[in-house]
Amino acid sequence: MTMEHSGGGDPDRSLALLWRERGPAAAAPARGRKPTLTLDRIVTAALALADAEGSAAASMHRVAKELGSGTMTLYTYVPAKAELLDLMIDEVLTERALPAPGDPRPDGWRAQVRLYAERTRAMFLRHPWLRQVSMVRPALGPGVMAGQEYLLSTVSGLGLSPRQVVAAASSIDAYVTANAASAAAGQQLEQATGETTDTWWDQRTVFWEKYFDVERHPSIVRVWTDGGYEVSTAEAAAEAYEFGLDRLLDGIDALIGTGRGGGTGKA
Amino acid sequence: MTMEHSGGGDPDRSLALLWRERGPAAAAPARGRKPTLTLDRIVTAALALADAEGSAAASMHRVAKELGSGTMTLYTYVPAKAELLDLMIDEVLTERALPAPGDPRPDGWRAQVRLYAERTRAMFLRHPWLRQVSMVRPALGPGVMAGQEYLLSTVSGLGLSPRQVVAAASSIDAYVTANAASAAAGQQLEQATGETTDTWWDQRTVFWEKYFDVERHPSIVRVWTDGGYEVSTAEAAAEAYEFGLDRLLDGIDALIGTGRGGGTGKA
DNA sequence: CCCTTTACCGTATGACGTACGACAATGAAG
DNA sequence: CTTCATTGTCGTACGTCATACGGTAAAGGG
Repeated sequence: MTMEHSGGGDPDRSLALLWRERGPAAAAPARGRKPTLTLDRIVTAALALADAEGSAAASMHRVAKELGSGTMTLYTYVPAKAELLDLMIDEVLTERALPAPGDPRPDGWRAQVRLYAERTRAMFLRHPWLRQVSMVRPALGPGVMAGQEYLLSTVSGLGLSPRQVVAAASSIDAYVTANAASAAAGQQLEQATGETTDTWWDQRTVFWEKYFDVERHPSIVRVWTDGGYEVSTAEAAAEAYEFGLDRLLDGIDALIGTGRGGGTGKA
Repeated sequence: MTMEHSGGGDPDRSLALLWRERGPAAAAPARGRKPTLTLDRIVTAALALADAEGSAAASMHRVAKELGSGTMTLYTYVPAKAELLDLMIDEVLTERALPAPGDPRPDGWRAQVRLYAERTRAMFLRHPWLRQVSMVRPALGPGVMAGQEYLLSTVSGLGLSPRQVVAAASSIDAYVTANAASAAAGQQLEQATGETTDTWWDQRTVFWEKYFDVERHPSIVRVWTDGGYEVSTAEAAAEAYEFGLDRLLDGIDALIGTGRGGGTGKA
């Protein structure tokens, strides 16, 4: 299960870290001992640990050990673990390298949305620990903003009302993120436990024999006998993801074609 | 962030707990000391703690204390914390009380899907700690099976291919669950931090003044000035959820009307 | 050289899950 | 009624975590 991390700290301090103190107030202090570490080195080390062994591995102890310094030294650079996590998240969000306003991008809004989806999915698969962190009230760093900017730009100018634009971006993001997180979880479990999801199912044949009640689950039986489960779990998940994304975008397309129906168009 | 819990233990033992040892092998032992607790009392106590204070509160220490027994006593009833969590999850899944095969249900598949969505959403809001637990490789208990059965039944018989039925159910579930989890997270954060998401944003006005780059984020600026953000965060989230669900179901409707297009129809 | 400023980090605290093993209760067997 | 295998209870111990506190080391200005 999940431990909380977000929302607590001083907003000014957090923002200064996320944006690496752009602006005038950045000058290094003239007196005092020189720092041996940098914020970037800490974030990089934490990312490496989390990527390799899951988010639990990115503990303050272990990150410090990796850098050859004492645990408490990290607290000179970062107010708490929560802020380090925010920095890690924003770092990988930025890594998606989504097209910025002037940059070339695919033709057509659907292709543009799919680029967002693919990059986001790849991000989750590269950094499976992402699925373990909460994204509500996200740290307002460069990566978050770049993602929002790009996604909003793909669904703007389609004839949707402003509030529909926000709703479309938000629901697409929810769908894409949920599926990416699920794929990442599957991959992470296969690596951690050393067994694929298919062999996991194989080990549970007892369930079908001993506990599954055919009478109470006619639809499951039906779909099973009709061949609905004939592909591997991973394939089925990918198929379901593509299917849902297509349907969601179809639905938006239909709404555009109609000339803006719906109840969210009143703003 | 999230700690792992699932997939490790002995499948036989876990299933026996989830289904409360239906079948012949259930008889109480003839010799030995009598148990003072029951599995149900433990699950209930853990649920009460998690509901009230979040999933972290449902520690073995605290659950045992609540029941007036020693921590290690719990391990007589449950092999590990992971299994207790599985039991908690399946319990609240069952609480949705979705219509079973013979039961009355709304007319029309869309209304039936919406019932699933509403019950699931209510479940997450009643038990916000759910968002912190992983649902991949779920414990195969009664609640999981009842949910799958109902959702599959709503999208069966619409003319979709078996694999499309699975894909539709899976993508609807992903969408609904993601949004329910997000709503639960918002509610949980408001309760835990004592500030609404709107006042959270208010405290971050510094961000817009000091860090937000208007040049790099024209779409965000546009949507903002066009009034796309004029509702409260909670309202916007609810609106986005409804919008996306409508579009997803519209997309499925369109596919049905067409007479089964798409690439997932080949099975 | 001193002294203020800054960075480093050892130790301690109170949480967590759970392995281990001593102990207590129970009822069948003698 | 006693014995004893069986089963349930739970105190202690270990290694983990984040981080508060306070002492110490380095660096530059005066």
